[in-house]
Amino acid sequence: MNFGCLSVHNISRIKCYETGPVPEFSLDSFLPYQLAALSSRVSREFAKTYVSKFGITIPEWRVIFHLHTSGPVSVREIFQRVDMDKSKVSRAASRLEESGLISKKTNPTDRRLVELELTLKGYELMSKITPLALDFERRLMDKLGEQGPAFRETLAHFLKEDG
Amino acid sequence: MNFGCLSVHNISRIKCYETGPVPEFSLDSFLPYQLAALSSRVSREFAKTYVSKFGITIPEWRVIFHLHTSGPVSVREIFQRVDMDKSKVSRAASRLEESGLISKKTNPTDRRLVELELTLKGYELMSKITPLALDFERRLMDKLGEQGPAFRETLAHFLKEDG
DNA sequence: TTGACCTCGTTGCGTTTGCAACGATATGAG
DNA sequence: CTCATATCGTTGCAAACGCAACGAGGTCAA
Repeated sequence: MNFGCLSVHNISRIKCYETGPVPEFSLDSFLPYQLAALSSRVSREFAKTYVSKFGITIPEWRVIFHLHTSGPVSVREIFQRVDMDKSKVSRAASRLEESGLISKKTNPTDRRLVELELTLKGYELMSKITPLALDFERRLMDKLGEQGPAFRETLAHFLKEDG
Repeated sequence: MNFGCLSVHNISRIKCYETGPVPEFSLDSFLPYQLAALSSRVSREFAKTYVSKFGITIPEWRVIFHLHTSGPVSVREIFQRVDMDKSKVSRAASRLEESGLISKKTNPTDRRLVELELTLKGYELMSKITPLALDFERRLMDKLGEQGPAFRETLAHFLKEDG
């Protein structure tokens, strides 16, 4: 189809230029690239608008969001699902505990596990942030337009498959 | 529709538990969350499988990929498109220059600009990585299934809109 | 019960990151 | 021209990060 500069056969810069500018096969069609750009943009935008004003970081937001939707869980459960390094989750949890937003206690049946749980203060914070988060998401969906639901569906399906 | 734990009306943990487990409104349906998880997973997977073995980092890969598809550009053009901090691009470029994969020269018409350009060595590296990248992407698309093209389309459209 | 082996969460450490500040260059008004 | 203002890329610095190693706890076979 469309080769141009990213063609497998492209060897030297001269050859690339000889084929002229590439109209459609640009950066924007390499999937990992697209995902990274969109994700970073969305996360940063969301953090800028809402999260910072509550004095929490992005990793901290992810942890309490997880706790809010799933109930009390272990550190492991979070970093596996969210794809954060476990030390990142651990440190975020420590900061959240210091702030009094979550509690940490050893799971009695398996004493290796640390059970994280939102405190009342944590829930109160979430009840302030949640409307903002939902509003942000809604505006994001609006931007996606009519393909939005399908897009989200594909995303969810993929994440479920991939484990 | 489906409220449960993420409901705007959710105030306390007790209330949350009273509604019971939430079957569908889980983490996996909050869009920024989904995007972050997928993007991080894809980037890391790609880096693990292919990039590391060529001795370059993810930011470096993004820079040379951009140069390969767009031709010589300034630092600014890269970090605006790819959503990396400009210092990140700057440092990646310095490392790439040290490795002899790109060249840096001052733009003569605007001496503030630094024009980055792949060297022959850089092009040779890209000609090795590109097939692997395309293969990785193809397998990713396969996983997405028949919604793949639509998904990619939505992504591209959104990125273009958002500037 | 012991010992080998596994998993969980934390921590130490070197590297990378993001932010702000900077020097150098460009632009435009007066 | 001069001065104020803006933009570009680099760099200093504190914070955050990822990785590996660790201690503590669990599992299971011998």
